[in-house]
Amino acid sequence: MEQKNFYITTPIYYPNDKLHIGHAFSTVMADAMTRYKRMQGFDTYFLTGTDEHGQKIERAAKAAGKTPQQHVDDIAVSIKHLWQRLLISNDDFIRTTEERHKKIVQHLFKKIYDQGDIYKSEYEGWYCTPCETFFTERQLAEGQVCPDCQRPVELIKEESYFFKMSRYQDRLLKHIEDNPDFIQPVSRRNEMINFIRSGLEDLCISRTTFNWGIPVPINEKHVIYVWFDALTNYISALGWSSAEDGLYQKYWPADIHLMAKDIVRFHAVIWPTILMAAGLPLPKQIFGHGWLLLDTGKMSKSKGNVVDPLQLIDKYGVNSIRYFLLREIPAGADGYYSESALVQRINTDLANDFGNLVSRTAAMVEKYYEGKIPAPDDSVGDDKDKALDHELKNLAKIVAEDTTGYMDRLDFSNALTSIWRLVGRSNKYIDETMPWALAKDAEKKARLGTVLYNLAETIRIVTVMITPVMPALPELVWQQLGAAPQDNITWEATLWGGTKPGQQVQKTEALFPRIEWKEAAEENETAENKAVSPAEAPAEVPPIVAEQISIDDFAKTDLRVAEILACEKVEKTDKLLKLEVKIGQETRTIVAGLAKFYQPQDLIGKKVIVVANLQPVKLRGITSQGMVLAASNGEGLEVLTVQNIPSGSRVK
RNA sequence: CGCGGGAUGGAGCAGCUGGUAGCUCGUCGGGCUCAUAACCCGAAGGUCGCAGGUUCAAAUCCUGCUCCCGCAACCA
Repeated sequence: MEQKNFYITTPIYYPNDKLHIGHAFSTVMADAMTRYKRMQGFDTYFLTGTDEHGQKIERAAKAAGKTPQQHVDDIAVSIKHLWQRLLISNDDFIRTTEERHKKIVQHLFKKIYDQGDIYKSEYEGWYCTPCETFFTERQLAEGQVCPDCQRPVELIKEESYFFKMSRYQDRLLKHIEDNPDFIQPVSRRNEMINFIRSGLEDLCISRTTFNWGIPVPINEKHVIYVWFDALTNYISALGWSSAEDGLYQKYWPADIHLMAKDIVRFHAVIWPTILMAAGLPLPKQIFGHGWLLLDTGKMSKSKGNVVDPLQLIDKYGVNSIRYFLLREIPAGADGYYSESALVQRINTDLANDFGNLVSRTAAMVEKYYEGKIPAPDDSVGDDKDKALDHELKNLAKIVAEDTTGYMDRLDFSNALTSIWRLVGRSNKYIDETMPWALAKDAEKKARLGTVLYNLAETIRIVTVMITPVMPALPELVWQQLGAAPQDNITWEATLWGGTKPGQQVQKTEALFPRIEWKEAAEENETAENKAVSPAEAPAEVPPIVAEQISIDDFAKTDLRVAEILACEKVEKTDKLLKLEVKIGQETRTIVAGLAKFYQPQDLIGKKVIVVANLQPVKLRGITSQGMVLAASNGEGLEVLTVQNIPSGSRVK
């Protein structure tokens, strides 16, 4: 039989911030999928890694007093460690600072350049001089300032290389339309079609303002910028275009690029067009899963609500964490994390339903059969007994089929729900057959044996099916059931009849002990969250820029007190307010992004500080002649005001 | 009128090719004793966002409205 291959990837993670449970989710999902495919006999290849270039890394390293390479080396170690703790079975871990990757990125660049899809032009962007960084308009922080250092930015031009992405717009659209499974789930697919229809622009793929990147092969002044570098990992790890391209030949195109929904766009637009330009086959599927949201909102460092996966593993165990992640997040949608939800899941599903099922079954085998699993005898028992047995076996079969279907679609949540139908049925089966009653009647001994065998067998099947999700579980269950440890459990083992009579059962401690967790603990948790609330989280305050400026530099900024005469919302925008302000005798119009924080009437009559000599800019067709100063921390925003000083006064 | 998704018992969700509203958790009552105060059974609890319309019949189709959430736009 022909060997079937399966290649799956996670995004490569940016090692600037600590990874949180959201990243863990992506990786665990890919791991479970890989393990499942492996059990089905696929020859699998599972890739993850880190994206280690860029300005932020360069700067973070500097702040830590290390070279960028030392910095990313250290972080890569910690990420690999996290994946080990999560039992991630990746085949390779690609780092974009590795020589093997750099060479291939350069080769790809050159290839596309030679072929005419890369050209040199000028990139226009917002530049923060102290940070030496370009930003797109969208990246800027509230109030037109640098998102990193909160200083004003200026619009300048830089020489850059561009990739002719626009040229592939129609081809890409056609590919997406012809291949319904290319982008999954459908909601993401529709979003992408929509986005592409609105028109693709060429993509800026080089920078001259920093050095921590892969040099452009034809121009050493430039380094290759973000996505072109990062996305290439999916083929560089396979050795594409190198002397050793065996993996590439075998596994490309990838079966699934798995990622969270926020970066689907880059994978569904940039990556395929790059591949088209290079004349390479496109991946078979881009799958954008939902986010793991916190009760308090989206996970973010500035909210101080990031959940550390390592702590959770220490506290609850890796099996439980993996189970929770894959059970709680529905197929395409977002899921919610809270410690109480986690504990509830562990207690009800794992401890009460499954753990307890194993426990009570093992106890009965020990008690009634000296620990040896009895041989079944289906000829014994009345019609009712036979109907019960048939229902149980039949459900085991149906559940295995359903589960297979769900797993194939990466729908772990429904796969696990389906498996738990069998767990539930088994618990009910015990009540219906009442083994303890059978045990009191010597004539019913054979029937008792059949019942216990059936229970051991459903436990075995359930265990096989949850192996991809909880890889460390089988060992523990086999130990209790007295089955020999197995390295290579196959999916075929979900068929009825694998348990061997005579196996020596050993009831040990509970597989999943119940966790005591009271409401009081919940209060503690919130208190803990409060302890790292934004105001007090020192890590969140951007570093003060080292470069000093002279008093003359500062004097260039003409800050004035301005009285707000009128204020209204700019239509069809979420954030813009149009202000009429009086600076001394002069009246001006200023457009400010304050609508999320202030109602128009709240501002009228206030005296605020404005930058009076800023170049005017058109926003939504309205010319804005200045900028209102405001303090913000990513969470809230407050406009600076004065009480008694008249409008027009200078501020310095 | 930028595009799309959603609004269903206390919570989270399914149902949406129209025909007595279902699942998980929680609550209450009962059963059982093999088991991790676990398991099994039963009950309470919903005018299916609002208003119209089509139909013998609408959570399910159509129209309008309100409110949420993504994407896009916007942030001087």
